[in-house]
Amino acid sequence: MEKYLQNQVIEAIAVILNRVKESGELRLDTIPTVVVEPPKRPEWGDFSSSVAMTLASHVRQPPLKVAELLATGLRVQYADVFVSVNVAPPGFLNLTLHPLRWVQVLRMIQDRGPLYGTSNIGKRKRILLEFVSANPTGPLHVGHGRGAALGQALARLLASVGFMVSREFYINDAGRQLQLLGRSVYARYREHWEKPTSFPEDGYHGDYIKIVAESVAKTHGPSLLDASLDEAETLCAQLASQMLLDRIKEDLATFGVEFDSWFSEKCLHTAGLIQQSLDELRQKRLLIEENGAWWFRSSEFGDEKDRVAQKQDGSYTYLAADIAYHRQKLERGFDTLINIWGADHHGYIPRMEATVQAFGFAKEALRIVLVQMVSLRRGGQKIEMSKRAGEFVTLREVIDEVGPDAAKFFFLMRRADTHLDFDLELAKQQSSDNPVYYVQYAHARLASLFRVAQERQVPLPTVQGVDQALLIQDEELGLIKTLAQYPFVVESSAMALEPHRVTFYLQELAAQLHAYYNKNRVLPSVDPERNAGDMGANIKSGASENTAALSQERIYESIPPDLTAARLALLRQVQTVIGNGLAILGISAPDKM
RNA sequence: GCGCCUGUAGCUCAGUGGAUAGAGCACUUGCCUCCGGAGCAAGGGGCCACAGGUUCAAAUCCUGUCAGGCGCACCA
Repeated sequence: MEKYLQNQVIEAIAVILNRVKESGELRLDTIPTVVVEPPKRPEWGDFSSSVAMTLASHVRQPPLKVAELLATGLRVQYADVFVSVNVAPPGFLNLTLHPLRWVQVLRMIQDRGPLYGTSNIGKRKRILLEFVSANPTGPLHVGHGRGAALGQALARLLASVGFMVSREFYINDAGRQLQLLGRSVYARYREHWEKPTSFPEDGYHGDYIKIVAESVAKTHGPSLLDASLDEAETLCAQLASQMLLDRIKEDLATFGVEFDSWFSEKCLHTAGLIQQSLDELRQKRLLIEENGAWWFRSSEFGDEKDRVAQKQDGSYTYLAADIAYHRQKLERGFDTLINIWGADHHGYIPRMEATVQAFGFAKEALRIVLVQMVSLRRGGQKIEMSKRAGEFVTLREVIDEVGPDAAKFFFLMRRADTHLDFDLELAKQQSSDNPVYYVQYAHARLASLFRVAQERQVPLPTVQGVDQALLIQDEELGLIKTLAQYPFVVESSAMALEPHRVTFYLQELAAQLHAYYNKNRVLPSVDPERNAGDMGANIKSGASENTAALSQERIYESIPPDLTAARLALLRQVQTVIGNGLAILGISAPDKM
């Protein structure tokens, strides 16, 4: 595969570094990793490197001198690559490529299409990405939505840089919460049959519990009233959790979030995996008895204190199940486990890191992404939610109101570890205020351009088939440079587990596209007289003040066929990249809106 | 009390140790006889919470202080 321009530049610098090392001009033990990036200001060149400054102290020479040494080498050996190699204080190496080099980028996008931006830096290592994992005790709320959007984007990101990603939903279908669900539903069930009942103090209060209870009443009639309390509640818990899980699956499907596996906590118990895991820890003396309870010695691995895994009464804590679950995940052969958790679970991290290490894996085998809370707003007004009273805005309601695309985009607009203000009013708006439409519109606008081109029988050329000189004028070059950055955005975004970088990139690219498109006509005018292109050629309305005749009526730019061809070829690649980026976020790239 | 996250423009937020800190919204002023105006151009707005330190170089790393959020169970 052809190398990215940026990497070609890095290699060139490395070659020169190697040469000055061999020649003894710089006393280097090893060649350092060369960092090259586009500078903040375009006038500084296409790429900048700070390598001379990081090197300066090692070789005991002033940075400017080191930079100058490298610059000289680059000028001589890579005269065909760079138009200019400059040194700027305090020691920056500023490089400008020969403009024609940039055409490579367009060719690569054209060749790779939807694969542009993918790579194999993940080396097919296996990742288990666990996210959402909501208790089947109620519908998904907005917070789960953020986790879901983040998870699916992360899965695509990691897959696109060459990891083998498996997406898993851990179902908490055992334990106290489920018991509470059963009791809550059974209480409502009794109310349905007008039997005396007291609603559990810490039970689930949401209206959906009544709906579930009604449904149980319908399918089972009054038969549960005769059963023992324990039996009835267990059955209610089972029926309710199944119904609620189905509902969760439905909501996720509507949201466009898929999983490869659904892992049931219950099966950890029934398969004896918890017992097994604890036995193994006991053997390693990492599980010890004290005051009748069994303690996991997580403090051995940096947790602030040890934690109970098996209670005095012999029952397991939630931690025990999680220990077994994580051991089981590691034993399935994954190289890395990634968990997406709500930020309120952060205190739990040291425990799980200890677990991973207790079973002989590196601490780094587990990466946890914390997701901060979402506050919903409606036109600036905060929507209060109370879990206690069962009043919270569900993910379903949000999707129904703003649509899955806008919801995903908004969830992915912010870094995961900052609070998110989600304005429903804004997300719903179909205007430039709404960043989702802004990006999607860029894609649709280009699709429309190509539709019209086809209607008018303007041929759609390949990058190779157009006059390259027309592709590399300032404005075009600006777009191309942004397109060239895309693979690096994907890569850094994936490695940092931060999909929001892609979101920002897309807004930037869309803005650049809109600006370009607004300024530059692509297709020739339909009116042949307008396109005659005599003296009025290339003069636009704004520049016509000095000519009385021209100020009266707008003069249209005439577009020669080769310019149309070049611009079409360029814009096709822009459309591809916008499409690829949206695909990673799991957002549709419409041809019409 | 201890721990984690966050303090950047009026608001919501970007900003992989690098050069003169950015975007959107809001506000002001302009731009459609043509490829989608769901668009574009221009303008004002900053002690990067504060104080020290590390470094050739700090919004970014370290320490402390202050402010906000969230956790600190033999709950899940």
